[in-house]
Amino acid sequence: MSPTLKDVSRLAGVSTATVSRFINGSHQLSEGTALRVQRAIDELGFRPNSLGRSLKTASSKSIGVVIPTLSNPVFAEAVSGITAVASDSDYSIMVTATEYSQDQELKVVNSLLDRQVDGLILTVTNANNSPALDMLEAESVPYVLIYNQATLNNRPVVTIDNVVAGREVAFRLEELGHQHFAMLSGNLHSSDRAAARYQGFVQGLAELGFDAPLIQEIEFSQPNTSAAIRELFADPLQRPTALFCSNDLFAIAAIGALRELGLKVPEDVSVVGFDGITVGSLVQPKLTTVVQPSTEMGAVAAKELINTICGEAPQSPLVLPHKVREGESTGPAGKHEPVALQEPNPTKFFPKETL
Amino acid sequence: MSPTLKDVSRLAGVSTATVSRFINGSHQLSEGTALRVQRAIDELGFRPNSLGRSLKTASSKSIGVVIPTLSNPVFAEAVSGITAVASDSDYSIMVTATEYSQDQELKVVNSLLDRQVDGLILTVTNANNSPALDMLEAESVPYVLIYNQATLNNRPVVTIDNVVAGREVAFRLEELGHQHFAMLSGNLHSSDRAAARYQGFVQGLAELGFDAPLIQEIEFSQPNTSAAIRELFADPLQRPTALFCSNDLFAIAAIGALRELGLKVPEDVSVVGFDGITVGSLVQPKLTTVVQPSTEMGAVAAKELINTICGEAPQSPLVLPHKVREGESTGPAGKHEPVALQEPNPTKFFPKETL
DNA sequence: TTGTGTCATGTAAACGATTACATAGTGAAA
DNA sequence: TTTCACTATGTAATCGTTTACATGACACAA
Repeated sequence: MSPTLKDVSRLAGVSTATVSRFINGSHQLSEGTALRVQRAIDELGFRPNSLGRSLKTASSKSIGVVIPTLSNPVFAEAVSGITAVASDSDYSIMVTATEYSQDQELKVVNSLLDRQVDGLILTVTNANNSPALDMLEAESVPYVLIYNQATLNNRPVVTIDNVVAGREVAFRLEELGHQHFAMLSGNLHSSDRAAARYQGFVQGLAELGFDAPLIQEIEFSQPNTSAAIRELFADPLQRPTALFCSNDLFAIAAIGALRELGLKVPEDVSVVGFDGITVGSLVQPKLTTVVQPSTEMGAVAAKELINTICGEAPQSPLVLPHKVREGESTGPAGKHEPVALQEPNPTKFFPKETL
Repeated sequence: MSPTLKDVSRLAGVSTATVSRFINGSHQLSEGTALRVQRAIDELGFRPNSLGRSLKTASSKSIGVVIPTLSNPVFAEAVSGITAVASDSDYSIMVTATEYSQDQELKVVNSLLDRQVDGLILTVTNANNSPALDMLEAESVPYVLIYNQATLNNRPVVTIDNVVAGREVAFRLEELGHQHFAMLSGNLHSSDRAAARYQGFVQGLAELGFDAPLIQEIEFSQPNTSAAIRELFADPLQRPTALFCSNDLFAIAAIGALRELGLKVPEDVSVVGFDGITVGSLVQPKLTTVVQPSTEMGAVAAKELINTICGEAPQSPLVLPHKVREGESTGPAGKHEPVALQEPNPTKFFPKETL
């Protein structure tokens, strides 16, 4: 067994209280005692048991993180931001992924509460209707949402404005001369973000005088991107020239699927992603996308949460700025002449450099 | 304050022992008592405090995970595998990233031990020389390595054979007719995996009668891929036609950098990655790569660790199978006629007319 | 001298659970 | 009836800390 406070106190010839004071940096210790305690600690290799401490102080110094998945780097990035801030304040984090399932949300939140986390940072399916959040409210456990669309009921959240971003995408694509739009989105009811982005896109298009775009929803977990793309681009007379994807992973997959159909990006179809994950700017063509400040979002949320845990009033909702990063996957609308699908393209174009 | 066992026992009119027995599913309870206890629990919304339990049982039911970074999806995947197995056995995980720093390794391991994790799963810089591992051995805390190259001193590890894999890449490229090889690798002393892959590559090439390849090492955290690639492909007479990258992220970036130099993949240069991350098969061209069973690796490691925690003897080292996934980033060696490199940044060069 | 304030330290009661041991009640075997 | 085995439950110690309160020593002022 590892040595305890008691062992140390015995060896140093003092009481446990004195050792505890030493560990916690009380300056009410005589030099001699401090020295003896330090020696005893070193000799035994004593390491304070944080369970005992947490039990007594009723603070575990740990925070739970609940995200849809670690497979999407956008969430991994946020976790990095959280970790950085948390470990500065000596908090540990417990990460769990829900794979976009509401049942899982409730389960993991329960499990984290059992574990006595001091607070949670989470991205839920739908911030306006979430049993998990209701439970947190009921038990008045501090929490902060990230990524979720800022909600009506004023829940603490650090996010961007997905609706505005979606709208901007519409305007940007229209500027490039596009007139036929489509959206490839994760299940709208599995993600309030996706829904908000779609809503903004529709709204923007409406303002510009266009009908709602074609939309295909795919599963987050097992997305059948090829099928969805084939569906969207099936009708040669109504073929979109601009495709907005609800996240970068989908966008990258979509570009591949379009290529398989013999459609070139951006010559035949412009593609816009969402998130701004790192690989997006590594792939060819470089992805045009709406960049979220993921690391910052995580960091800010962690600060917010820790403040709340410490009893300060939360500042949120906090809306961070996003920006559109121009890549090579978008370009001016072509003449939109129907191209037969599946046909190999003999001529090779290089993507136009954006200025 | 949330209700405790005592509150429940009081409300149910029984002793705390009885409530505890009920919670832990002892079958020595009369039906009537069980019912009353259940009602009391429901009425109070009682949630057992796992700190108290852990303190008493000396088992926190949590495991620490230490990986270089969450930014590389390969590690995120492993974490998913770990999570799945862990939560099945009711373990929570605490994830920390070291950003490839040995100092950080020691720090986070210390912090996790303070937190009384029952064991750890980690990927360290160098499994043969790791203060963090030494500390774990010294305190005889159960742990399992993943990704790390199986070590001489027989540490518990679940991994693939990086040397063999590197060798296979050499053979595969030679089969395609390549004769000039290069390697783009993360800092060899920051990653025993990278070192092993390089070693295998060199070994394979030697067996085939080739000299050691050109190599450029880059930082994991702030990799300057473009510069490294420019360096490797600078000499028109010695220009490689085959490039092996120590991970997929580097490979994807390398393909972009090559393109900026006016070199086409796979026509001018074949590129092979390592890891088998999902995006690798989404990008264009699809990446040829050595696929590690990351999720499985995490899962197996978690099982191993939990077994060890439960007192069973570990099975490791365990070497899982890898496989080479043929993509579109490799092809037969071209005629290898020197192509003038394109200046990546056109604004730096004055047009010929002005010279 | 006595009183008072400060300082360094000790004593012991928590925190919320688990569990060895004790006990009382029951029914059946002797 | 006594005894025994069992079952259902209670009592109380314990896990490793923290911390309110108590204590004793000392210095200094009155």
